[in-house]
Amino acid sequence: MLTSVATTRNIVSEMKDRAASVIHSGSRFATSNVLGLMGVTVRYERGAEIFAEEEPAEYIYQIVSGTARTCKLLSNGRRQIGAFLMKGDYFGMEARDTHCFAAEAITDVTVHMISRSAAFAAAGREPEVARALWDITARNLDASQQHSLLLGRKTALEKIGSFLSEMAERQGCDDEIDLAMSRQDIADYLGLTIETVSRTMTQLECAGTIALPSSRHVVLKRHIELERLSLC
Amino acid sequence: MLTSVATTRNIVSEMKDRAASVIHSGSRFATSNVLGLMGVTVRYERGAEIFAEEEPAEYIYQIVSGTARTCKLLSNGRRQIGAFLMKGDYFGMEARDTHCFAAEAITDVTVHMISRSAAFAAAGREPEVARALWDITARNLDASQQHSLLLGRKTALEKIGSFLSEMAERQGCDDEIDLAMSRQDIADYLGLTIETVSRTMTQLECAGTIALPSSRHVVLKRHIELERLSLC
DNA sequence: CGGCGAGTTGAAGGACATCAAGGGATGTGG
DNA sequence: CCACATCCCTTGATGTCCTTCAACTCGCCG
Repeated sequence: MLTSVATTRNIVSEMKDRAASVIHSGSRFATSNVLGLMGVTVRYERGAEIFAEEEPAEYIYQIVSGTARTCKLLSNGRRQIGAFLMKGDYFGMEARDTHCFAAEAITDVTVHMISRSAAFAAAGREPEVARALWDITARNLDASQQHSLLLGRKTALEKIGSFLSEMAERQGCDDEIDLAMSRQDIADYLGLTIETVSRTMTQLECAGTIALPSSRHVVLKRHIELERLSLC
Repeated sequence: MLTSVATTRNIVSEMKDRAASVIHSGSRFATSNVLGLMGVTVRYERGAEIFAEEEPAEYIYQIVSGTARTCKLLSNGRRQIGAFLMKGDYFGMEARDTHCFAAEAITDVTVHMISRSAAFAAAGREPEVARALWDITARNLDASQQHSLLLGRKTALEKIGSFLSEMAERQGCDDEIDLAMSRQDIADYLGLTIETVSRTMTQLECAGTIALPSSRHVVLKRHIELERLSLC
């Protein structure tokens, strides 16, 4: 496939400027896993910027391993994290030609990069691919709207409750979760300050709803209590 | 087109339960305006529910005229409006089989209804339709993420400034806007209370940034000042 | 040990919410 | 035409949740 070769060369040359390295270059479409095997696999170090706000949107990404975040900045340093990206999550699909948020690696991250043009070309040929692209975007939209409800109308306690429930569900874990992100990341995700996040976590611990053996490790002791807080 | 006939019959029977009436039933795809002429045209009265949260998502909608809102509810009556829908806007495209928010007519509203299955079938046949579907969804995603930034990290003054700028832009109007929505709608869109919306508007009027000849009619006197408030 | 970044905790302040009352437009009936 | 009701909006007084500012703790690493 011609575009794939050219694409790979572009990525490799770009990688010099970044804390990233090409791991594997696929050359075949897999219609079963639809977008899974297109493009190349790339690794970013913890803290690295995967792409910047306003950067041309040339690729679509899927997380293979690790955790990343999408974020937007406002003047005087205010930041809003739009989503935490974990294994299997797609991101970087923009309606316009430039990214309208930045993506950064929270931990070391491995991603599949698929060139936008190749993805659209494939979508034009194979309805399944087109449907998959749409489906991914629609799911991201769902998540974003759900998040708007949290940001606009939930209290700090409900926000933390919702966040912990979400993380538990996404880690497929019954009652223990490891947080890859800092308190600042959580605060910027929930529209709170780092101090309020900390205080609210402590409050939940005192109430016996959770335990905090360490700041990044949370034990959910009363899962039902969290569900009640999440409302929805 | 078989599905169109069946679809129309379904819609007509459903309309009995609602404050809506079928106006026109299209029977041909228009690949130029892509989704524009598929499906039927329906009218909803001011205040009518176009679809409810959790209702099966059978149709995709486009506003022909009037203004609508999408909203989600939380316990104790808290409400978040996800978007105001105006001429040309598409809504109701869900990743799942049920709507994850409700849609309601703010003014009398005319919409195109396109059956989901017909839209997807068309997308399978015509890449342009698939691309248009994706594009619409991606734009909605962009808007939703932009809105998250507002909800999570802007002050009341910035929220109102952003809101007025957005409305001015969407009405394609230089310096005067008519608000179809109530203060309560604005409050639920911006994550504020009705009182704060009112006070902030007054504050902007006192500062000479806007004029309020009536509560629903706003004159933007210093457009630049609003842009400054919107930040971004 | 000492320094640093991340997280926690306390005290004080502020932005927005809540509670309460009043104004202004529109409609209805006498 | 006015009385009256209703709805939407505005304004004021008070309250509170979250932020801000500041100090301290903990774990980690040279």
